Amino acid sequence: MPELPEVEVVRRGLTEHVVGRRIVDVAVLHPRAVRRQAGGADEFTARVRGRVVTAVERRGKFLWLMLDSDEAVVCHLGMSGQMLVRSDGQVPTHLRIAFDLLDGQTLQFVDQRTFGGLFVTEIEDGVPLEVLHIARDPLDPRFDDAEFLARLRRKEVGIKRALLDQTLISGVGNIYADEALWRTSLHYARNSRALRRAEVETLLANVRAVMTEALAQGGTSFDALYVNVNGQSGYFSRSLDAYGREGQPCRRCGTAVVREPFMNRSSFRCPQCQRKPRVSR
DNA sequence: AAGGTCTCCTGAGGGC
DNA sequence: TGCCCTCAGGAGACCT
Repeated sequence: MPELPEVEVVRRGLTEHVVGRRIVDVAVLHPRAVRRQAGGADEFTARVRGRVVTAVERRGKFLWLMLDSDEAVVCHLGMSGQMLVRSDGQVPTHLRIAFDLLDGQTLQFVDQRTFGGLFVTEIEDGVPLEVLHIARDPLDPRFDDAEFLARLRRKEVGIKRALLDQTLISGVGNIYADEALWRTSLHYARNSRALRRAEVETLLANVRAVMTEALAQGGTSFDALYVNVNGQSGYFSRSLDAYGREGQPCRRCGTAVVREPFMNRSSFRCPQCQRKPRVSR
C-alpha cells in the first residue's frame, strides 16, 4: 500500500491495535521480507521478540513501530505490502512475517510481490537511521516550503520527478503526483528551476489537499491489495481526476485524458490543461 | 547531473 | 482452456 495517505491509514490502525502490546514471538516466513536486516531473520527475530510496541510513527512512505528497547521495527510496504491485525487465525497466501502478540492477536506482514520489507534498527533524533535521508512529508508541520522551493531551483529536473524524489519531498507517489499536477494544471516535465514561486506554492497546497481528502476516505484502493489493518479498502479512487482516466473527459475542460510512458510507468494528464512545455528552460 | 532503462516479484486481464 | 503480452500505489542500480 504505497503512498502517504494509505500508509497513514495503516499507521493509525496500528496505533489503535498494537501500541502497548507485547510481541511474544515472531516468525519470518520469507527471507526477502527482511533482506535489509543485517544478520537476516535470526537477528530480526532476536531484536523483536519480547519487546513492547510503544508508538507507531511515519515519515513519507516509511512506517515504524517504536519498541521499549528504544529500537524501531521499520516497515516499507513497497508496491503490495500490507500490515494486518487479526484474531481469526487465518493465514493469507503471501504472509511473510507473523508477530504473535500477548493479547492473542497476530500482526501480519503480507506482501504479494515482496518489494516491501521490515528491519530493526536504531533511532537517531527520533528517526530510524535508514530513514534519515528521507525528506519530511508535506503533511508534517515541520515541512519547510521555502527550503523545498530553494532546492527545486538548485536543480533542473522535471517537476514530477522532483515530486517522486523522496529526498526532496516524501510520501508522494505516482497517483498523488498526477492528481496534484492536474489540480495545478502543470505538465509533468515542467522544469523545476523555471517554476514561479506561486506555482510551487499552489502545487504544494494541492499535494496537501489531495492527500488530506484521500486520507479522509481511507486512501485509494483499486483492489484488495490496498487495505487498512482490518482488511478494508479506502474509496478515494472514485475521486481521482487524472490517474487511471485515460480516454475519459477532463473534469475541467472535457478533453480526453491521455496516458504517457514516464519513468517506466504511466503518467496521466489533460493535454489541454497541462500543456507540454515547448522548451526545457 | 538529468533522464532513460532494467531489475527485484506475483498476479490480473486482454487478445488470439 | 491455454499462452503470451502488458500492466501495477516503489525504488535502487546502471547507463548514456
